[in-house]
Amino acid sequence: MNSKSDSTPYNAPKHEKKWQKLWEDKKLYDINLKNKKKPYYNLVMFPYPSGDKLHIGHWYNFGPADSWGRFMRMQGHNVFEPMGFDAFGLPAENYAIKTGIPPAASTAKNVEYMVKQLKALGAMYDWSQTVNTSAPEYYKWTQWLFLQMYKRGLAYKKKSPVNWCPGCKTVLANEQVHEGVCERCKREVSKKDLAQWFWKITDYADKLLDYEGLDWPEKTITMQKNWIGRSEGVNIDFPLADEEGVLTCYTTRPDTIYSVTFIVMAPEHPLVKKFIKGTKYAENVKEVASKIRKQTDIERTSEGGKDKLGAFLGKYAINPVNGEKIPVYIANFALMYGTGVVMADAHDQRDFEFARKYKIPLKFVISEDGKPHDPKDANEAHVADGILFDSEKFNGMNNRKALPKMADFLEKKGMGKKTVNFRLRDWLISRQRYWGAPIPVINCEKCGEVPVPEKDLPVVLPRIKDYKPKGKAPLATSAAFMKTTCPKCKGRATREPDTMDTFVCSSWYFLRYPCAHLKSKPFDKEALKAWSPVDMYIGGPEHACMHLLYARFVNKVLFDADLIAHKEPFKRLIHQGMVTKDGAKMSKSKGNVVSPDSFVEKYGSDVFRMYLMFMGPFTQGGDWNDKGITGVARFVQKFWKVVTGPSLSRISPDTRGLVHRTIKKVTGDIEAMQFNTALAALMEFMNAASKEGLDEKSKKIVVQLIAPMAPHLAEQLWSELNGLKPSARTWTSVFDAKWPKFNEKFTAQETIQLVVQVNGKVRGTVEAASDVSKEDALKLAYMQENVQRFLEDKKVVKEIFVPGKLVSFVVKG
RNA sequence: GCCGAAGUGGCGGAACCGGUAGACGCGCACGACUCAAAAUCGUGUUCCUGUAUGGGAGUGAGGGUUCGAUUCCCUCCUUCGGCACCA
Repeated sequence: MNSKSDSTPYNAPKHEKKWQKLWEDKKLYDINLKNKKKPYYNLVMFPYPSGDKLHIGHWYNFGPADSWGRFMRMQGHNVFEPMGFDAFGLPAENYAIKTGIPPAASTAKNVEYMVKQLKALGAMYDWSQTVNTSAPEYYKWTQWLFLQMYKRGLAYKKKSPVNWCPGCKTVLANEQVHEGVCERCKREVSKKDLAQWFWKITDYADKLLDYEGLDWPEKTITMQKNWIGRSEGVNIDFPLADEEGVLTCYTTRPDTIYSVTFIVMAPEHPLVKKFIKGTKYAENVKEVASKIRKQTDIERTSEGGKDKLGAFLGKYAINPVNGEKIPVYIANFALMYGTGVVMADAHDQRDFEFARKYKIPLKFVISEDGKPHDPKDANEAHVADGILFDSEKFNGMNNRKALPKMADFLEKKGMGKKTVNFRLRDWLISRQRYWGAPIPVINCEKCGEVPVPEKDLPVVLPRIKDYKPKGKAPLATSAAFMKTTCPKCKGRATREPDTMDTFVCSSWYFLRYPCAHLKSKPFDKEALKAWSPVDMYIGGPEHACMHLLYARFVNKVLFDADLIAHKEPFKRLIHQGMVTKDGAKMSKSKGNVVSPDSFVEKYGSDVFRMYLMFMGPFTQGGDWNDKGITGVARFVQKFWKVVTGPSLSRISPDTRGLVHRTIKKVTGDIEAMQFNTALAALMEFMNAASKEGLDEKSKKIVVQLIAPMAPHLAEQLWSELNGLKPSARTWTSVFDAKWPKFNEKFTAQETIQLVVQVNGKVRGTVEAASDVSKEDALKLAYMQENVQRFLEDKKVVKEIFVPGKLVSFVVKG
């Protein structure tokens, strides 16, 4: 039994600060990148240095991610765990507009504070290899990346609409537009065409659909696949009725071709202007088109959303299969996807609603039984599959079966061409904003668009006074920045004033971490071989379709350019859940951002991160409250008391069994990232150990087991158990000790409880040897008094025995 | 609208591959220690019924498969996340 020793309680803040300093002084986590023995690259998505500083959401993410890294280190891996800052972006710029404080200054201040917070977390970050995307030595290489894209024809300029506030005379981000009005001046936001830079991610659509060898959540892969949106269809040519020319419609449903009674076009389609020029339809079409342009894509296309909106263009086309003359409209639900022209019929709900609104005739060609029916009395589209009618030689066929045959038929007749389309659009990378990496392009009066030579990088982001975008990028107002000479002809030229999307900065940072010390190149192919791809990547699921797709795209381009040797950036991916406050996402505007600082100060980092882990499964997230934190604090004190208390010379077989079962459970749970149940197992263990007591050996084991989750506590106890001060020459870290192994011989229980059921209901339990035979188990079960009561006057028709689990009787009568 | 995820005690959650639902923790109740409080320790804690052995109900709702369903299938409801200039 444990004597009632008056051991002093564990003073977390004191010990934590001590160990953080010692780890730093000993450079325990600055790993040797040239050591290629079992390299393991453990990465979390880097934070944005916002004025909110690190909130508990970051801790929820970074704590377990670090525990994972420490666990892998204790498995004998050389774990590289870097940390940095995704420092460019809109909030710093908005803050500058409001306060006049330059983004560089506010960002530097936030970074400084957040580094302090991150150090208080006590993670094993290798600060010798850090990254700040807003530093010239980093964005120099972001600009270099742009040049690589440009060189390969993957960067191009095109006119594209932006959100435009006529009140503020500025370009707005989507998040600055609420319900169609500017969040600042509340005036209605319109669209404005500007020349913008794009990266041709669509060239990689097919390659991006290959997920071979990736250990990613299935739902993330599905989300990306849907985002890329590969669809097989047919481009069908509809000749114009009274003039030369064709309208090419993209459809995935050629089986409905005989029901097509009109055509709708995206209002943005270049032919629209030509069609209405000088006609009596022009005025109405223009008016409707401008209304549509104010709607978002979601409003335009959603079935339950806004009303269908459109206008007749005064043109007719010919349905190639039956020669019918059909009208052409613009419609809000037609987007510039595919060809921007859509054949419309009674088998699509949107088309149907549109036709009813504009009194366009409709006809059905599919019914349940193949009997013709008329849409006259229908009040919705017939979207279900069925049997075709009024479709000439396809009559009587199931429409899904007919679909490929009709595609072949159209192609053979020269009316159409089978086509693959992607929903994925090219990546718009230019921003009319200040706080980003300038696009390294020069516009020369003579030579036109000229990329900045690599040797002239970086194109330094200058300090300016006015950060407000005014239709042009803020940099355009800086004469000193804009004025330059053309690298080709040495004549007068101006710089490109747009900056790059911050997603460009974050699309390659994982390549920079292991190479952050290199001055003359962004990364080194040979050096990266040991550190690529990233072994474990942890971050929020909201990045599924953007950051994670962009990073894969960039990685694949660099691979094709033979600049790196790996096809995919992230081998394994895990998404942490989201932490909410009172059910709402934490945000400054809601004023519900919870800071970890006071909790860390009071309870220590170990308790705080363990509490966040104990909340529930890492991938699930949850609503924040601090009610249960005392439970974890109590557990830490109990852990301390038991391990620093007197040691037994030997433990009982029961305790030994418990030790081995706990090793098994904790190891398996951490491997599965189930930190909550790993902690529960350790709590259970301590509840027993505080009664029974432990010997030196089992104390060391349990200290190792908790080490990934409570690094400071474990390091302190490890040091005490070994009787070595950190100053001692023979001192070693618990994180360099080998992870304990369990022995199956000891984990097995000798006797088990068998459940006895009658007709599926539990009627008793019996104690039996764990390897009990069916006969013996049945015998024991029949002997149970309560079981007998339920078997009386009944006939047992079936006896079921599940080894190690239960006996079940099925009775009748 | 489209895509994705989730619904279990007063609360956070646990339950391997279909086999005792509620581990672990919070909270609460009672008790021990104390002049007292805090801390700590012990006992109990899904609901109904019963002194108790026991019995009945129960994992968002309804149905199905099965000796047996939180787990598998179908229908529905609710909540949350993403939707391309927030990162």
